[in-house]
Amino acid sequence: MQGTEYGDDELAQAMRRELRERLQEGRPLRVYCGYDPTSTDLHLGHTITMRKLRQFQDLGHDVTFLIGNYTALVGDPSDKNKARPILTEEQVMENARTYAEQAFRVLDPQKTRIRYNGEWLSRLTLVDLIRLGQHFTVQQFLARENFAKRLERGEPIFLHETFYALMQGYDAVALQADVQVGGSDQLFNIIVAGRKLQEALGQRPQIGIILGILPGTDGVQRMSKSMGNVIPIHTTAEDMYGKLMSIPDFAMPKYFRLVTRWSPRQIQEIEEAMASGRLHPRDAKMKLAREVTAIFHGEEAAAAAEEAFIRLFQQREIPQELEVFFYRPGQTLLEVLVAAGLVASRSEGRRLIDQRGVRLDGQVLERADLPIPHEGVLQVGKRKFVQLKTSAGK
RNA sequence: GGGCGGUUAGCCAAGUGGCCAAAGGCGGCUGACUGUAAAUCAGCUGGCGGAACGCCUUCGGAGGUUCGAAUCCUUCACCGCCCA
Repeated sequence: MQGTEYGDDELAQAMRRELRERLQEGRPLRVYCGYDPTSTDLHLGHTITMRKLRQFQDLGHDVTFLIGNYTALVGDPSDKNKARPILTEEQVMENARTYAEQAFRVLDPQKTRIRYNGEWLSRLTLVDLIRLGQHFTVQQFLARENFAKRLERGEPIFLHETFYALMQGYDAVALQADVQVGGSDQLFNIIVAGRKLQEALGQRPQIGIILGILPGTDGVQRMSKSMGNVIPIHTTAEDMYGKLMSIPDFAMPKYFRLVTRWSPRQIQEIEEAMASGRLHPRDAKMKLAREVTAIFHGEEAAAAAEEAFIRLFQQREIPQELEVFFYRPGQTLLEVLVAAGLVASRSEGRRLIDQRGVRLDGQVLERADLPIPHEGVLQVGKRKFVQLKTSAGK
């Protein structure tokens, strides 16, 4: 149960007890977690629940990766204090396409069922929806923190947002779930909506496995694309390693628990070593970055990413492999910056040059309007490098 | 349905006829410092022109008044509050 977060002990104990009881039945449990395809890329935050599913899978349980193509149409109000923009069905399906593929970096493809909740949600009639709604009061919704806050601030709460919990609850019914895995923002949807509906419809209520929320690269806000603080799964080993190294030190404990394969004991050792000064926080973070990168790219690529990182940031050297950009002799610095995609606009390029952020072979270039003096390595800011070659000899 | 208030740059938010490309904050970027960060300090943060400076586009949409509009008027759209 590492990384779980129930917010109140009694619930945690009740869930633990129920899970134990059900495991004693000796059959594979039906376990699922839903993912709303609201964007195209999965990130590390998504993988927390996936790894939990994987554990169930490895223990022989029956795991369903549920793609919330219908719930995505509504948008989960849980993780927002704002209403979500409504996606079209086309957008949703487009996003869904890449989800499963990315998920299989964590899950065992052989043992995973993939379902779409549109399979059953699209068949509900208005009458069905009314009956589902009869099990809940408006007060229950208004008591939720995120709605309560919006109410207080005078921000809109749209009626359809309340459907979300009903829809997700009905997923549990449709799947006859024994266990649902989710982040702590899903507490209401899983424990209140899901269990209540299952009981109302004659099923045994599911057990909720509620996991902690991973902060993004800023260390504070939950990782989400709209916050711009994500570490995507679908990226290079170097990028992943670098992004992991950029998290603030104080966020490390959460990362240890939520996204590594380490045991509680290993984590404890690392934290004690850090606290006593035997382990430098930087080195702890490097272990973390290496571990997480290895999960997605393998040990070898992770080691290479680490080397590249050391070269680039600790020794301030240029990376070994560079993209090559061919320039015409006489092309000005500014033109090359724009053409090579190193800056978004000419104005931005000028600013960077004025701020002494552009170097050629380590020499600061101060004039935007002069031609590139010679071939070499062009560095823009701290991280962007391009090998410049003249196209004359090409 | 009625009354009132609102819609400003990536986000929040000031601005109620010219000094507004638009205060301030957040975020982002650059530099310094470092342990990759974080924190701190300095600068930058619509676009285009070599540049002090100039030009072009922007303040929900459209139209109008005015020498001049984010600011005034008309209208449309959307949101909130109160009343029904």
